[in-house]
Amino acid sequence: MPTTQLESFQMECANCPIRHRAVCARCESDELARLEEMKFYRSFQAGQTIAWTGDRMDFVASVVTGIATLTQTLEDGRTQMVGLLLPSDFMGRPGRERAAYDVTATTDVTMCCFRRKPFEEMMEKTPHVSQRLLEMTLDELDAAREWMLLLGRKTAREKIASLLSIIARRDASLKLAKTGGRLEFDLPLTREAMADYLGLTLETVSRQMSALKRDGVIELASKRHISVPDFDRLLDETGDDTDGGMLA
Amino acid sequence: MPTTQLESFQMECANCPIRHRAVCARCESDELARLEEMKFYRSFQAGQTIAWTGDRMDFVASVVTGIATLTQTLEDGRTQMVGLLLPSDFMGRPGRERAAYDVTATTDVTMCCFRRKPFEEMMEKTPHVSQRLLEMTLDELDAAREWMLLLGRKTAREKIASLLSIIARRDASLKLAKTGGRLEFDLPLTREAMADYLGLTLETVSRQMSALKRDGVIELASKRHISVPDFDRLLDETGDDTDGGMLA
DNA sequence: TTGCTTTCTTGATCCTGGTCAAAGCTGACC
DNA sequence: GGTCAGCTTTGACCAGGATCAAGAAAGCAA
Repeated sequence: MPTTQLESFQMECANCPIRHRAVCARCESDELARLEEMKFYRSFQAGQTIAWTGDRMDFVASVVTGIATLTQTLEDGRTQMVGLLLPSDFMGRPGRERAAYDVTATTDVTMCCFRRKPFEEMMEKTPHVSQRLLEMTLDELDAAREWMLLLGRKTAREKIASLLSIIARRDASLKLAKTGGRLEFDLPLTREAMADYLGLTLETVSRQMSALKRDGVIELASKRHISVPDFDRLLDETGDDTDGGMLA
Repeated sequence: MPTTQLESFQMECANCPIRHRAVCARCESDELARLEEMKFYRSFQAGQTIAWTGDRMDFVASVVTGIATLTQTLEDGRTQMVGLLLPSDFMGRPGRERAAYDVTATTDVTMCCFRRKPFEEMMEKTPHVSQRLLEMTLDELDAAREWMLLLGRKTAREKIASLLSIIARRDASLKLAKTGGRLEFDLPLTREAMADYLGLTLETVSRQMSALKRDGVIELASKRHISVPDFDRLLDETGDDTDGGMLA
């Protein structure tokens, strides 16, 4: 009964992109069943390392709940975050045996996993999965390139504003679509993690957060709860082209 | 006659990844023939803009000769290079109508092009092409993330050393595989383009080039011709983990 | 040759963000 | 309650790279 499978799949793994973006819409139900059999869940606690650079990776996965980060490290220990995995994001690389980055859970994380080998075999047989993964990877590449612009050319204040607007947008995309108007959300990152993401020190992050608060761009109910009185005002601080919506 | 087609294809488009990495090895010859019919060439002069952000893109392409760059721009004109297209690199995004970046030829460039729509249709039918594109995109994503580490955490001197070693490696990969020993190559970028890539100003690039020369890490026959007496010495200056070769 | 343009180098000065240091908060555990 | 650890803020000072400004070098046309 494909219907039953679909329902349980949806319930258990509502955010899994493999389900709703790659499989259900376009593939036949026996492929869905195959995926369903392969799937298993893993949980990680906040702070726990999911994989170290160079570790053998026997599975690919998609984040169901929680937030994980990808980081790279220089010889002397300087670190740079290179990716943020939010619910529905995909992790792992078909065709690659070892992790290319350190993967760390910054909150408690649940992932929907598939063993790599059978997943790769399934990709061979069901072209829509690799087409969907291509789309997702291209999106990630775009995001990485936008981040390069941020790292290379933005000021500390612009970097903070950009990060806040990105988190706000992703966090609130379900709650309200409109820009403008008040917006509230929790910061899922420590000041240090923000610094690693932005290529700054945690002191600079803290100072710029205080500055944005002093200037009335944001309000801080607690250290991790942000309230944005005017979202457009925040966007003005990012340095981005504001009329860039037409590029899509 | 598939053989004849293959030969002409190789001759005219030796560096095209669509040919030797995605098609020939795994697909049937009628698909090769279909690709062959679709293909056409375009040339651009040094300095010419291939596409502006937001332009309609009716083709995808792969670089045959020359070098092109992808750049992004902030509201006030600050620019950051986000990609370097060398021979065999792929340009364009199946499924996307408009360019996401400014694409500029920095030297004279020849590209092997395919009209987007038929190319997309072919992707639907020949899964190996999208699988190969997925692999290539994942490689690009890795490169972008390595670049994020550079932009976020490296010093000016380390950035220059990294760029030189990357260009040297790609340029010389055919000539000599070994590290260590003397290495010569031409810089295909102006100081300004280097600065845009590294998130620096051109003055800083110039100063650091002079410093590396003064310290004997590189020699400058002319402003664009680099000679590296000891490649390992240059690698030491990049700040990267030197024993990172096992990650594959 | 001369003049003109583009690219590159070098110097002087400034300022953003890093570094070092101290102290304030907050929550957990006893 | 007290204590401790982790996270955050703030201050003082410093330095790496940006900015502003001249000029040098190289390429090119007349």
